[in-house]
Amino acid sequence: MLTVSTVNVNGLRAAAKKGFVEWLGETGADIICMQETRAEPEQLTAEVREPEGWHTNLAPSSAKGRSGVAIYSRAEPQAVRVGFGSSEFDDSGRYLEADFAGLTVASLYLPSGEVGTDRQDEKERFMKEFGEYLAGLRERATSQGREVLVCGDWNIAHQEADLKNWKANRKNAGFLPEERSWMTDVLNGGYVDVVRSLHPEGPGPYSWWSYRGKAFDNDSGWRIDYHFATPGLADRATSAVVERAPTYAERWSDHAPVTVTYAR
Amino acid sequence: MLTVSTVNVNGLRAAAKKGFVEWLGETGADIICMQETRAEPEQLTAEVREPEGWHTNLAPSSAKGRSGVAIYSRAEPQAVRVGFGSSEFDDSGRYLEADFAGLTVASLYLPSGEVGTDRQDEKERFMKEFGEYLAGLRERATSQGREVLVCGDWNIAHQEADLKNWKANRKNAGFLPEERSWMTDVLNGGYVDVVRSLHPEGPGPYSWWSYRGKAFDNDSGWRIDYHFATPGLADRATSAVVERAPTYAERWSDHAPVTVTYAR
DNA sequence: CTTGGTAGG
DNA sequence: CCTATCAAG
Repeated sequence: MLTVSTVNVNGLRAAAKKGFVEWLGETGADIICMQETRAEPEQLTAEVREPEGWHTNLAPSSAKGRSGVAIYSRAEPQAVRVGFGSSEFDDSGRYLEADFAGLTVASLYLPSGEVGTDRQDEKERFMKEFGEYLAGLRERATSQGREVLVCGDWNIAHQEADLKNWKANRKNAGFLPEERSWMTDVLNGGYVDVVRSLHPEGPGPYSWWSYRGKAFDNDSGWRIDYHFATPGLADRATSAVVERAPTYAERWSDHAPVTVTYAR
Repeated sequence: MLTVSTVNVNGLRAAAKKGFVEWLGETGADIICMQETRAEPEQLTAEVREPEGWHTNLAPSSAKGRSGVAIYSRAEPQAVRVGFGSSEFDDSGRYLEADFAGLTVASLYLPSGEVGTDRQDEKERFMKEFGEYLAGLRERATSQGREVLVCGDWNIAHQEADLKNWKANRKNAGFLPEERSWMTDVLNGGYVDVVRSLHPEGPGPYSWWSYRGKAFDNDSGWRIDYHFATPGLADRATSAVVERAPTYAERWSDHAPVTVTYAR
């Protein structure tokens, strides 16, 4: 059994003060993919930087306080790689890969974008480049008998069931037709949306609720945090849960951990 | 009887959330001079912007979130003037005057400075220009049978008794020889340091304690908030108190109100 | 250590 | 609404 969690922590330092440390102590996960750590390793306290029983690998952004991904694992990875071979994005704290026995796990933080801004252009450039990388990654892995699991915050809701208010969001970044069809292409290229595969019925489960307004209390969420796995691994998924906090006050991020257990 | 308080609120919005509103409701002051309001009037809630029973006059800085002075009074001022005729400083939220019957009250926020920086040069320019203004103000007022009271954060400790650790601060902004002698010149020009006059024995009473370290708990403070009054008014001062909060947690600013009662 | 602005989400 | 950086104090 292998349990993998992915969670956008929205600032690891802030999360640590609000309950992340307790969650880390109690989780049954073997591997945790984090996004938006928003910190240099040196800025973290020891209990977050080097928690007992964990191997930690962090890929901060070259822009201080922005983005940043990490992979924490109980077993030591055989290898770790930062970035996906992109001159534009490799130092932006958006992609980190770790190899374990027969399995490559990645932590992804796809740019969030906003229609009509430079950041949407950036998101599109990332999607194009990263989509090509994903295809190659799957091919190499498959030919080596290795499975691939790309976890993270993709900042795209794929289908209507993946966000509470899809009609109002058809022209908003995160649910644009071109973003959705890009994600369809990724899936058609040999990846499985593990949570949706185990829970074919929507709506949800959502993994992100805006801090604005009453989004959390109204469960006005989006499912933008995914496990995308090669089919051999996806077939071994036995359970998937979104660890939504019971109350607003108990949250330590605007995202909830998405946790999947895979049979060995 | 006329009671006048002066207090650097260190952000009126922050202070309002921490106890300023309660203090305003309980104070016996007739006039309050404030410094570092750090807000546009429109950014304030109604209970702070227009508290019942008060006439409020604010002089924000043209630089958002910086400086800003105000005068709140139970009686409506006969006239209010922003600035002291300085092209450099009049829109910087550092000086506001209000006329009452036979009395001009001013709220001053003198630049704070730091040795070896541009901001110390700015402080020195302000001191020079403002010192000349003060002399003229006193002359005009006296010739009209009017008293003057300049309250505020002068960002200078005058004498050794005016700060806890004067020896260590002889080369620091706020206790430099040139700043101290400038203040002596102001006093020799016809103003009285009212609190020191009522409390000739130091050390203290301090009116500011840094948020850094344990300054408040150790009473490692500075007396930099003053009532400078023309002699006729200073002679009528009957009591002076610094309203130091009982505990760190009860503070709503790093400064405490300096409150003086004047006989009629 | 604290405030408020600002960028980013 | 929340997390950061930054300038200022």
